[in-house]
Amino acid sequence: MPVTIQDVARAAGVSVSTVSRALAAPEMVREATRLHVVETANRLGYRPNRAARGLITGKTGNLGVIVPDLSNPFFPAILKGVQSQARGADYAVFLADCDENGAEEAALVQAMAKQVDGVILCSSRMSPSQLERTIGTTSLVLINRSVRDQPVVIMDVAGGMRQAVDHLAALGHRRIAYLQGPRNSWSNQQRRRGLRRAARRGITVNELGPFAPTFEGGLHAADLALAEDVTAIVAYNDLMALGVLSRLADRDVKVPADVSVLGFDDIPMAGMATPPLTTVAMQNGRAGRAAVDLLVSQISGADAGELRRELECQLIVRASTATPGTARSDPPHVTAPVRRRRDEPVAGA
Amino acid sequence: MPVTIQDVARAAGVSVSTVSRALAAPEMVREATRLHVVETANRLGYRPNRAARGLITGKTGNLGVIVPDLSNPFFPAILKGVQSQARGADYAVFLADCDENGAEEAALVQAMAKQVDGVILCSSRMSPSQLERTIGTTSLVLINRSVRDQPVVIMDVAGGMRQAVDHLAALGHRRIAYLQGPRNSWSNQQRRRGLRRAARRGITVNELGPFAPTFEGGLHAADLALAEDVTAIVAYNDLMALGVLSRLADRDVKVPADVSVLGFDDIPMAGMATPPLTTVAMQNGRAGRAAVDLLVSQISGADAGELRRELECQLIVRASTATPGTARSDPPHVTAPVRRRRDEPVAGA
DNA sequence: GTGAAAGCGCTAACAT
DNA sequence: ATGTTAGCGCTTTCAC
Repeated sequence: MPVTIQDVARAAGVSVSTVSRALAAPEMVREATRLHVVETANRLGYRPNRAARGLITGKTGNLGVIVPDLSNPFFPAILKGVQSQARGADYAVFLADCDENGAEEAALVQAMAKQVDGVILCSSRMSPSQLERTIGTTSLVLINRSVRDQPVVIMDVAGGMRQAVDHLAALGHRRIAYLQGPRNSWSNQQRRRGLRRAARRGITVNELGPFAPTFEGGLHAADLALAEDVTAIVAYNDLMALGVLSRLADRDVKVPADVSVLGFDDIPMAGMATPPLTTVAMQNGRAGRAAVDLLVSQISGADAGELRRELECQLIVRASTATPGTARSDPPHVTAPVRRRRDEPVAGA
Repeated sequence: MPVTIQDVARAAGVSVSTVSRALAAPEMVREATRLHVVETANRLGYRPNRAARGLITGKTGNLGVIVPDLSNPFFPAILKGVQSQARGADYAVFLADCDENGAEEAALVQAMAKQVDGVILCSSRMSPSQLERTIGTTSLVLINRSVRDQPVVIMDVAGGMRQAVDHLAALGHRRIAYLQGPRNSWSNQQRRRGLRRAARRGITVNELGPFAPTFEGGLHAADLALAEDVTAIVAYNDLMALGVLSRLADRDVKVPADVSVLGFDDIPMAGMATPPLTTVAMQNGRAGRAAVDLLVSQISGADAGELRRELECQLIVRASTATPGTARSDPPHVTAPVRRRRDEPVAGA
């Protein structure tokens, strides 16, 4: 039923090799022949079978992407970038969701390996040893995780945190709480250290958690943060930050008048939250595209090629954030309403 | 470099066919042989090349999914369902994003066709004729769109709208605005008609739009809705509804005291918006899984099999919705503050 | 410049 | 129950 190269050859009155060449190596056939073949192919609606081609060339023309969880709004943006860049490079993409499971992720790479030329791992959940074992199975590019001499696309978390601290410092904040995500997560370590190092003279960072990196985690974390003597809260990610905002609203704490809240990741819709959130935004779409670039160059370009692409983070201070507070002229020292709800002694402060 | 079936055969001291059988047809080889072969295969880390297998069997073991736009939070939930169900059935999945472009979508199906056993089209953007032409290329299952005798997974929009109207009627609402999405969208027609038909005696529906099915579209639509004499707004989707809520908040219109807002789709995070949104939720995860079921049965099961799976919608009335208003005892007739901002005559009311 | 033939990794007759 | 052979659709020597 499907049109094969044989069909085209027969219809065009040439051999299969000529058809193959006409389509793949234009300069190896006479122009007239090429035209005739191409015309015939189009007329019959011929589409080469890439699987068969891959069998002999060793290249499938496919890419694989594995994400920890599609319901995490963080990943679709990366996928979108991967998609568009892959299409541009004439690659099709396999997608898999490993359900936050490192072992499953490793298994998926194995399962994909034969059908793809390389795999992009987003925020890999593999343990270092699993990852080590997986490297070598196929070409690999990591997003949001750095390892050995493997090609990686990472975000300049340190830079982002520096921007965040500068921003908060300019608003007069001196004590910041960091709400941790999953303790052993590579991203959490990155962000935690980034923030700690960005803290300047006169600014202290209080690390709380770990918490679940979810809206609910934020709800929970907010109460603990309120118990601390801070005027700013930096959450592991935007999802948590939204939870924090929600809880703060319930407890009648004004944002940013009483407390500034910062998120990380810039998930879609974060800007729709009220009151608005300040976010250290990662460029997920660009990350996806960059990963495809690295992968493609690794696949084709011998052994050279870039190994590490670092994307800068952007501090997004949403419009109305500035409005309600009088932050600039009147730095938020309004810790009273925050602590008011806790009747514990001021110990530790 | 990769381990082939030849390698296993050699290592196990049997022929390739025996290896093939030992792995695929356990009952066709002696148990001892089978064990030996399987053990050898595992030891060498052999993984069959599915592309090569597909070349001869005609089955690839792959599924394709095409979505209009990955950045639309509506689709990842479907993808997640597809993923998990596909994995269970031992299928790998190709993903493509057609950027809301029907022609591109059709082209993607063609491009995938040879590498997959079937394709799932989510909210297809193809024109009827494009769709007609695409059918037959490969096995197809549609989600959120109904056509000919093609297998489809659809939502019981009519039922959902009935629930919505019942809900609003119980709260005392009599005049409802429907904010349309893209005019020619199949979903928009569905929802519009569903709502119109659900409207009972004494309840009128005011159709506005079309609007962009986005947060921004909602911002815009809200102002137009406020100019109408309605107490409830049903938006084409949750994204628009969030935009409406945001605009209403800016204009100091209280929800749901002054106006009730309903969305459709139940995108993740919709519940995090303040004030809370009432949503007619579609079961996207289940839809994805159902689509895989239909596709698999269509691929394997000759020509029989279910053709149409209809999933019920759920009305999600979020907890705090009830709190602020005194809706039950005091139906919202507070149209004054809504209209107050427009100084046009009451004409048309 | 073009055709004939070999073979990629695998399965499915067909032998034994 | 197992081995041998042909061939899936394609690219790529190798002849001509």
